[in-house]
Formats: sequence, structure tokens, C-alpha cells
Amino acid sequence: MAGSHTLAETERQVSSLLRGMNIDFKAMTVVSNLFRAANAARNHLEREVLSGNRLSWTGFVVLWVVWVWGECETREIAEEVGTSKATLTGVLKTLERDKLVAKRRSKSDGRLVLVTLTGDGKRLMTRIFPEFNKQEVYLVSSLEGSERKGTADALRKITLHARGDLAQKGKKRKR
Amino acid sequence: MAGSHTLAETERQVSSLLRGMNIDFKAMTVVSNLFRAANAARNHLEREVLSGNRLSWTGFVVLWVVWVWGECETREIAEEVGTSKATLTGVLKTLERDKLVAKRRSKSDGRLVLVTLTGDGKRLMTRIFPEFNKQEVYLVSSLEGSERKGTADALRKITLHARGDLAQKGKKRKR
DNA sequence: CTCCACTCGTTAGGATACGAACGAAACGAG
DNA sequence: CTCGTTTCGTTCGTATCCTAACGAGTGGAG
Repeated sequence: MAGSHTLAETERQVSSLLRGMNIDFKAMTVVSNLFRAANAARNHLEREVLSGNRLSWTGFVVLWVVWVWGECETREIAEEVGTSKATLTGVLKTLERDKLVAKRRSKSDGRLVLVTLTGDGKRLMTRIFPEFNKQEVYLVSSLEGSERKGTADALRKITLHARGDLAQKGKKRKR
Repeated sequence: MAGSHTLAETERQVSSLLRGMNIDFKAMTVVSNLFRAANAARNHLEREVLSGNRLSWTGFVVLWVVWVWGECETREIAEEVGTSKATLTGVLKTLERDKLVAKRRSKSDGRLVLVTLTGDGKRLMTRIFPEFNKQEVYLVSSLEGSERKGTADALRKITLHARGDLAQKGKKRKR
């Protein structure tokens, strides 16, 4: 988790390996810092908030979506959480086993499955979300107010850009 | 993956659920955008570069570390990659099966295992890393030059802050 | 030299993750 | 109504991913 090597050291090594291949180190730095930060933040939140409550990261995100938006179709949850349908099936199985969510079939469309929070699920989220947000505050506490907005904006741009070609690919798939 | 709901909508929902509990939405926004961006970027890179080469994300990162730094102890790789030792064992097994890395025991310390890239591994990295970097450039291409530096700096701050308590916990574990 | 605490990598067991293939349900065209 | 297509969630197979427990190797204390 540490990434003990300095950026400058890494840069020197990569330079000598790819001499004359025109590597953009600035871009590399932004992207690698993105993954380092996301990893570190996720580990922090899992350690400080989730593991003590027997919750996985994805399990928590699923609970959060259903908690905020109420009864959801599983395809909506998968979309919002950012996992495949197959993964969500497994995560919901775990959450259902732990009595945190309940599933039922839609009456208007027999293919759909609707998910709701149980009483336990609601109580759990009401209890731990404030803790979770407290740790979010901790994570960004080394950033100035203006820096937070700028960072959030930049991250949003990266997200949209990365997803851009995804939408195009979806359209192209005509068969 | 989409996250179709607006921030304002989400904020309204969360507000009504936690009325009077003092949630910091700015911090929530930064952190959630961090995860969205990292997820989207990772999916983009897996789709555009890795999946065509039968490489998993972690497998690629492991190859990258060994490629840049030369023969490595497995504990160093795990540290640098950010996974547990147990996970690395499995990933190395896959990479070894695909003839991309080779392992050998250290002679000076019989507990250590040293990992090197095979010829195939080196050729693979020499071929795909420029592609990978090209996609990194694509990912940050919507950011101004100054914005890139600011974002990288902010992400570095978050990483260090998130890891801060980890180091303390490590020290406390006396037993 | 003999313990013994410590550090390695691996294993065991369970949960998460994906693409591909599948069966059930919905629904348009004929 | 019937057929073909599409859209669901699930299942299957495989690969990550974690913690905990483990066996082997190390090295200091006595």
C-alpha cells in the first residue's frame, strides 16, 4: 500500500527503459496518484467504518444507493454502484443473508427484481453513514476549501472523459 | 457505472434522511468523485489496453513494478502494488502460468522469493506500456496543464493523509 | 546449542469481480 | 396467436482479494 519509491526515482527508471518512446510523465503522475488516493481512501474507510460492521465496500455502496433512493430495480443498483449484474447478484445474496435487504419480483414486469432495505438495514445506515461522512471529512481535511472544489471538478471531468467512449461503443454494438 | 443521479438530487435525499445530523456534502462530493473517477479510469484502461492482452489490472501493475525495478522480493511487490501477500501469491501464480514472470528462492535468506520478468514479460511490457500511457494521456486530456498539477498534488495529499493512521496503527501493534 | 520470537510466502475459506451462456418474461411483427 | 428479438436476473467458470492460520527459515537470548 505504501508505494515507497519516489516519483523521481520511478521516472528515471521508466525513462531509461523507454528512451525515445515519448512517455508523458505528467499524465502518468496524475493517473497513478488517482489510483493511489482511491486505494488509500477506500482502505481507510473500510478499516475505520466498514470492517467493524461486517460490511464489504460494495455491500455498503449498495446499501447506500437503496437507502437514499428507496426501492430500486437491481439493474439501477448495478448501474449506480458500478458493477456487473453478476457481481450484484452475489453481493445481494450476502446482504439478504445478513437481513439487511429484501428482494421481491415486480408485478408489472416479471423480469425485474426490486430491492428494499429491511429495518435492520435502515438502522445500520442511519448509524454508520454519519461515521462514514466523518471519515470523508478527515480524508479531505488537508485540502483548502477552493482546492476541494477544483479537485472534485477535475475528477468529474476525468470520469466523463473515461466514460465517453463507453457510450459510443454501446451505440456501435448493432450486430 | 453511470451514476445517473444528480448531486443536488442526492443531497436532497440524504438531507431528509439525516436532518440535523450535520453531513458535510463538500467532502462527500470530493470522495465520491474520487471513487467514480478511479473506477472509470480503471475500466477504460482495462478495456482499451489490458483485456486485449489477457491481463488483469493487478497482474499488469505487478508486471510494471518488476519491469521498472528489476528483480523484486514478493513483499516489496505487495507493498508497492497495494495488495496483501496472499493476493499476490495468486496473481503471481497466474503470471507464472502465462510465462510472464519467474520466481526463485533467495540464497541469502531462505524465506524470501525473488521475482523476475521472463523474455515474454519484458516484450509484453515494452509493447503495451506506451499504449497504456497513451490512454493515460487521453484520460487527463480534458484538464488544463495547471489543473493537472493541482489535481496530482491534491490526490497526493489525500493519499498521505489516509495512510497516516495506518502507520500509527502499525506502531501500536506491540503484542 | 537450544529455545523462542519474529518474518517470510503459502494455504484455507469466504466474498467480490467479470464475461459468457442461460432460462424466463416481455413485446413487436406478421 | 406465434415467432423472433430483446431485456431481465441468475448461473457457471475463473481470477482477484482479504483475514486468519500455518509451516519453514532466521536470528537473538540465555
